[in-house]
Amino acid sequence: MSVGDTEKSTSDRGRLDKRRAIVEAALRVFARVGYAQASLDMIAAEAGVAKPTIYNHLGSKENLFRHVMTETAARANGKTMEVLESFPGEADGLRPGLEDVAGKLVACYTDEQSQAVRRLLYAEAVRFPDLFDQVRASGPDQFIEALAGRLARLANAGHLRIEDPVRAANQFIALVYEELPTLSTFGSRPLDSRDAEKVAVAGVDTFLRAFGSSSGS
Amino acid sequence: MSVGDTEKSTSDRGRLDKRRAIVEAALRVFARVGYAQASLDMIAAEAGVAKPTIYNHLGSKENLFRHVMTETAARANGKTMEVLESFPGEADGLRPGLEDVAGKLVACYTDEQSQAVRRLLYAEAVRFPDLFDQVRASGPDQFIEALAGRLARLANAGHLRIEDPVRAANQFIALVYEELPTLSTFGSRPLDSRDAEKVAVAGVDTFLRAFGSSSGS
DNA sequence: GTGAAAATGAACTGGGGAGTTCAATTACCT
DNA sequence: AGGTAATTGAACTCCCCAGTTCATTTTCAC
Repeated sequence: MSVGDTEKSTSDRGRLDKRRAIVEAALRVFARVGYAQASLDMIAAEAGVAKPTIYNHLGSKENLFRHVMTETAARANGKTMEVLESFPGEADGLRPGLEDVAGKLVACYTDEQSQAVRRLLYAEAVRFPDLFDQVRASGPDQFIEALAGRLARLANAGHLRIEDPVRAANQFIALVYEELPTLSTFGSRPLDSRDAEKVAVAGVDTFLRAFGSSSGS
Repeated sequence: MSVGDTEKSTSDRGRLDKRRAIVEAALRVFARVGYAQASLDMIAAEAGVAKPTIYNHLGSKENLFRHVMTETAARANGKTMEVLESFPGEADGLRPGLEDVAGKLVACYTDEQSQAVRRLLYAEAVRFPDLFDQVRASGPDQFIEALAGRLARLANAGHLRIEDPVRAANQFIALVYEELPTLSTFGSRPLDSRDAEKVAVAGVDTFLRAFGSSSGS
């Protein structure tokens, strides 16, 4: 009725990309309060959208959650895979190359949206076990395979001493991520980026102590 | 009214250890369906107890959850700390000693109750951040310190080459647990114990490749 | 046995959220 | 400008659950 009451009363009505706004807002709300505590009214308010619009676009709360998780995970996974393009292929600058990759991987891992998705997936693994599997198969599993391939290439060229590339890949990420989850209370607490960097460098150091040939140290 | 209707209608009424039954049942129910989905009626039924009895003993759902988490975590943590008593102190049999410890740690980590608590803590880290901190401070943090002490002793005696014992301890458990969380879908799926054993042995192998002195390999 | 303490079940309250409906409004297309 | 489809807000229904109450029954101590 009145003029200056609300901030967006009669402005952005049309269809536009309400859908994207809904999905983004839903991720923020889910990340903030969790799946069960999130109400569709919250999400609607956060998206600047009416509640029925959500149902028009995405049907149900469960469906909305699935869309949010798979979409965001796919985006985060794409960024992680891109990191491998700068993976060192030669012994020349192997250590700094690995440190660079490790740093970028930590950055991907600690990305706000990435952490939010991971935390939500773990939190709701009981309610949505299939979703957990789906995201992992299209994300981490593929990434480990790709990383194992890169490591195997280095090993074949004599720059690393590796028998089982998949295991080495798993150990690489285990060392690089190390205690990141606990450091950040599993993503619910901000993380000092310098701490993360130190952890990554130390992880690469240990990895090279274990798998490096003479030229790499 | 009738005689054979229910199975425990007029049997175990007295006080006994209803409280323990409640806590144990609550852990099972929470682990099965999560905090939000768990209703006090479910827990009461699982414990073979009336709903008001739960309130008599533990007050509220939140309070019950906190008790269940801290008690179970303390028990699991105690078992984990016990493992360190068999930690090798001499270079003699260092590798098998570490493999033994690693195997026992994996067993503790993959213990059903331990996994359930961890999963619930992660899942509810948003709702109960203080609980997360409390359990971690009284558990993993202490354990890492103790493990670092053991490693430092071995390093001092010249059996390992370690500069930063706390970091080495973190990396040891990172290597030993490796991808256990994802292997078991974060505890919501049973885990093949032979797989776990292989991961532990491989972790020790990599650890010794990185930190072992000549005598230990 | 007897009486106090604890447990029971069943019913009730209050709150909150998912999902739906609908008439009125608004934006986009031609 | 006119028509169609999407959006909106608000109210509404239905269901579930936390927490409480109370009269009744059971257990244990003495």
